[in-house]
Amino acid sequence: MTAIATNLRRLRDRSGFSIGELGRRAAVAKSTVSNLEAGTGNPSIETLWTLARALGVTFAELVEEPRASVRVVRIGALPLIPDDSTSYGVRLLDTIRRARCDLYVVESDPGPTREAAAHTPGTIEHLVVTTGSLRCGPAGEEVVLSAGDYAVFHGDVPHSYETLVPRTQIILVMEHS
Amino acid sequence: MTAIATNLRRLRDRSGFSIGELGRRAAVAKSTVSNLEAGTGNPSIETLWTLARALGVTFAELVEEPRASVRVVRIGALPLIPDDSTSYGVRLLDTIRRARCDLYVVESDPGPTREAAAHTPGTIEHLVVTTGSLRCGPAGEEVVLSAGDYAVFHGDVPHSYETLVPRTQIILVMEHS
DNA sequence: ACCCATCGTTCGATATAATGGACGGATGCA
DNA sequence: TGCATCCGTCCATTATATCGAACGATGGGT
Repeated sequence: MTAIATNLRRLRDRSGFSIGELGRRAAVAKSTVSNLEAGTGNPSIETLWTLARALGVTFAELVEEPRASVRVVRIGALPLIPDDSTSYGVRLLDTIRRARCDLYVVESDPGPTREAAAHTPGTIEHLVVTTGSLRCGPAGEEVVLSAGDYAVFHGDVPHSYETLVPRTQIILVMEHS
Repeated sequence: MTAIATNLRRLRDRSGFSIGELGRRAAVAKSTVSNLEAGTGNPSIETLWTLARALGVTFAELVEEPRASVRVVRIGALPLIPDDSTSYGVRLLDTIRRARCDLYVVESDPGPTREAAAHTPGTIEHLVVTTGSLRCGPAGEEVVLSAGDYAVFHGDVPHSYETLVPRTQIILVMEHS
């Protein structure tokens, strides 16, 4: 709640609006805005939504805990543990216990498409192709990645990997709870 | 608002709770939960917060618009984050919010050693060298890494990076609390 | 067959968030 | 100096989100 107060104050300062002007643009009583910035109250999402629109930001930007450093996109997630098959060589680099992540480097050569069953709900896989190329993703939504590309998708639905060129290597971040 | 209804229903299904049980655990009337899932109503922040806690997810996970099942970031489309030193190019691949991780790809050429000040307490840096070689680590404990090597060290103390060969590239997982 | 527990929904009563006006203070202009 | 306008905060009133109880429906267990 204090996070919302802080965000609201910061975003309003950035926009140059006064409390009254922001309230007028958002069709919200300025007393409401005043209370919110004071940290008192328990706003409804509709109130926050209209305020976010008036400030030209997303709802998430208004309610999120401020984070250090630069930020572009975000995702929520949960985990799973992979098994190694014929043409895949998987090495566990590290387990980030606090962050609930496993860090792998995977090396593979062209071979049969590896079909992975749905894993525990909430699993998310982040992968960066460092060399080579592969097609992967949830069933019916596969994408082709080349060196440098990054993809993230849910691992709790059936998905597949198909290595397209020899000596393909990827960095895999398995996010789990 | 419909997004919240959808998320709530999906997360509750995943947890296996009934409407009544979720309401009991969150200390929220089950009629409120019922209405929320029906898309009617305008919940307060506090209500959503307690529901998110009872579901074991973050507030953002409950209110955010569901993302596409697969998302691709092409290396060529990523903005290069400006850095003081000319020989480093940093690209933010993604932010793993729940795990408090940022995922970067860093490209660099030999140049002056980059001295990094201490980051926020609790920061840990994991890095995998995909091509090239560099010397890095906390002051006085630098190590030399080659392609394929992995290192992890605390980022909340002064540390440095020194690129040893041209076109060095690393994947950087920045873990912070 | 029955009974009983639990499911999810609906509806009146109540708690409370949002409103709109009043207030004191700050600033600008004649 | 006086007047006007804006600022942000503080209440009484009103609107409404939440609560709690009752409802019919469903599925087990005896």
